[in-house]
Amino acid sequence: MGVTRPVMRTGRKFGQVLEGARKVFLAEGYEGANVDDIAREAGVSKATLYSYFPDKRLLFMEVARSECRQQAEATMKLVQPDLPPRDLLLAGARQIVEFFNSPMSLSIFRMCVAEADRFPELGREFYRSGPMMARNMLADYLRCATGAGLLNVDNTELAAEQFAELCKAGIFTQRLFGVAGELSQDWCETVAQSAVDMFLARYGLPEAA
Amino acid sequence: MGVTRPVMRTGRKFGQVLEGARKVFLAEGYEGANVDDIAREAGVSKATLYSYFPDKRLLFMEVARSECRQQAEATMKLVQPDLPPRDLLLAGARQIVEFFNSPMSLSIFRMCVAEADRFPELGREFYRSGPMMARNMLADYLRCATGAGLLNVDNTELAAEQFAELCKAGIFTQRLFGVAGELSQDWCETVAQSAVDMFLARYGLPEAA
DNA sequence: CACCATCTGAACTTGTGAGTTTAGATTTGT
DNA sequence: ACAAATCTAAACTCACAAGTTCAGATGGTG
Repeated sequence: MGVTRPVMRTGRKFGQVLEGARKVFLAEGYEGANVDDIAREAGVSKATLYSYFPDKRLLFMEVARSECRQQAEATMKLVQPDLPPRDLLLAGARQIVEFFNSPMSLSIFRMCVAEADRFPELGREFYRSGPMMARNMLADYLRCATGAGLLNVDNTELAAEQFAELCKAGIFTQRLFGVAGELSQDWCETVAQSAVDMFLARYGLPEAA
Repeated sequence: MGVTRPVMRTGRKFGQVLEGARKVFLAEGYEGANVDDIAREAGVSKATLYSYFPDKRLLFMEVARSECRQQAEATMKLVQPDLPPRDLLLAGARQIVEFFNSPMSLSIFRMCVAEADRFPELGREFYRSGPMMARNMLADYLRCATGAGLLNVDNTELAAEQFAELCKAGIFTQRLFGVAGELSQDWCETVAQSAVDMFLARYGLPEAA
């Protein structure tokens, strides 16, 4: 019972396999990636690859997982909880904007969407360790800031989601459908700034008072 | 020159094929759908199917196209340009929210994302006839309303995107990753209302004046 | 009725890619 | 140096799905 992770072997070439898989998956997508290519890219025999990961799906999930962990850790460092709300929100906005502008992040995102149908666990896990974690962190902050009289947010969960969505304006959809390549730093800054402006117009305190 | 659509045959069973394809694609995704299943579902022989559509990809694109057209037409009817901004925006918000809550719309959306990598034309076409068209309609309205002194929007394109994104808060991501099933009417209404509230807090006129 | 296009069904080709196997090479710990 | 664990290379199986082919059925039209 509770064999959540059946004791993953951890021989010498484990890292190589994961790294090769990351590259190929990111370049080709899940269906598009082929296992022979991954093995070649990893500089490893197919047999070795399969000795670590019983199948392609689990290999992919491990890649997604590790990518999420990395992203989450990077975000943690950006938090300076004693900044004034406007500055803190702006830092958060920049982080989110950058995420959806980065080809690699976007690629992972796309794949998880694509495979969420057939591998529900994948969808759930990605959501939990990605968007949901970010939302919770933000919602926590909003609650504190409201308690401290710095903001005026009633429904913190919803507000957190609204903020995250605002940061996608003019970026996310275009990137997702491959209509736009990577966007200029200027544009990203505009989007982040506008998101904060709108958010504070609604949930900020009347500054004139 | 300009053979944009190479004279698609239009025999008796054309509609059946399209309808069968729609069902199977929506249920199984692009890669997951198999052509034999589509033919069976359509009540048509494979040979007939291939006499209409030279390959699976084009068949899928036709399905996506027709689905977009339908959605666009439905939206047109919702527009009552002489309503006060708050009411008009609310109607728009409800439409958008409903879109991302509907399993079928979402499924098409997901597939276009998934295949945008390998079939760039598909991504572009979906974007243009879906999100972009909606954004342009909204941006046009915002420009008019600002001109008429009803709103105060500087960058209408960006504002339109922001509005659309706001309508996804608490819905889109959860649905996309299959974390939530169809959401309650109450919740949808809350989201739509909050989107309008925030949008007007930023771009509305000071109502107290 | 006879002609035409359209449709059928089922077998067929062809390509691809996941996962397995095996005999032997290489590495690591002792 | 010896043994156990790990890795390799390449060939192989197997399943599945896209697209083709063709002899014959069907059905509307003048």
